[in-house]
Amino acid sequence: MSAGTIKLDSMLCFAIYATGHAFTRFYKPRLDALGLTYPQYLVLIVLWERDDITVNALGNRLFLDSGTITPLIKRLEARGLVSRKRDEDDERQVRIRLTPEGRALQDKALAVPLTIARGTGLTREDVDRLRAELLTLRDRLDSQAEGSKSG
Amino acid sequence: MSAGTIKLDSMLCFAIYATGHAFTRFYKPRLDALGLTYPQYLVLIVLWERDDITVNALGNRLFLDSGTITPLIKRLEARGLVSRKRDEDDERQVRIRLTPEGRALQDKALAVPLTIARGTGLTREDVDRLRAELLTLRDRLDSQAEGSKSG
DNA sequence: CACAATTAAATTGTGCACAATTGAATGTTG
DNA sequence: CAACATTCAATTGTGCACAATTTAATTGTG
Repeated sequence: MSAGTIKLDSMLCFAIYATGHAFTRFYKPRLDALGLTYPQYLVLIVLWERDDITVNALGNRLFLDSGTITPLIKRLEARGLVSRKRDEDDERQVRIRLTPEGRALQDKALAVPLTIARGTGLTREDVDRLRAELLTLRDRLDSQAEGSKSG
Repeated sequence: MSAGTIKLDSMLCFAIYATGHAFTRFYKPRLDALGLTYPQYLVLIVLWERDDITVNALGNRLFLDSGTITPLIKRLEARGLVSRKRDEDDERQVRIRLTPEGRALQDKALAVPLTIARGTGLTREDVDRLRAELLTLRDRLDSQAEGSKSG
């Protein structure tokens, strides 16, 4: 096994790391056409599913913190795709809402997942199985990371 | 299927993206003990496998370009783990070599993959199968990205 | 050999990603 | 209700990741 050396080619984490980058590169020309980065695209998908949510809710859905979300949202705001407003009942929170332009962009985005799905060369079943395995792994890693902050 | 809306929970790319981040977070306390980031750890693994290689060779192995590799290597150099030297036969190339300190760090790093493997909760067989599927996917995405630069 | 094309690394600029801190608003407890 | 604790978003600082450009060295061609 890994007695003596650490082998890059046997590491699952590197396969995930490299495939993630390959996905981002594959998305790039499609998202460039919408003027979006991949993380910006993810944020809009969340808002298309449920509009008017807080920075925190957005972060929980995407596993990102305010240090990542806040500047990203400001860029989407500068593009006129979303608006930010303090919650009137709890002024610590900032609610993010789609503008008409942000909502309209959904139509142009609908073609993207079809292109991506074709690009993977996988069947719907393979995608679903692979995705389920990865999410199980993600949850297991995250739950253990919580517990061993000082280990 | 995805007629009407794009569903985050059905997206394979997001599962990969989020699992990659979970992996990085899970690695963090282990790599902090070695004073390394995850990409720095990957670079050292490549050098432990084969010392004295060019920036280009390192980038090809890790699917990264000089814009990422160069500053990363300079940080490893500042820590005294690697050295950089122009190739005498081809002065365009820079060869990266481990210092004795860089080589010595391998011993301390050997425990890391064991901890990670345990953390995934997967069998060796599951890891191998999952890894193989992801690498196939990565290659398919990368080969198509090449061909559709202008599409 | 001169000169255009190519290659390699470094540089510049933008955008994540996250730890740590800050500051304001809200909750909690005595 | 006053002091303390918690929560939320924003900010600061470091380190990738990559497109585009720059600089220098090498290769290819006439």
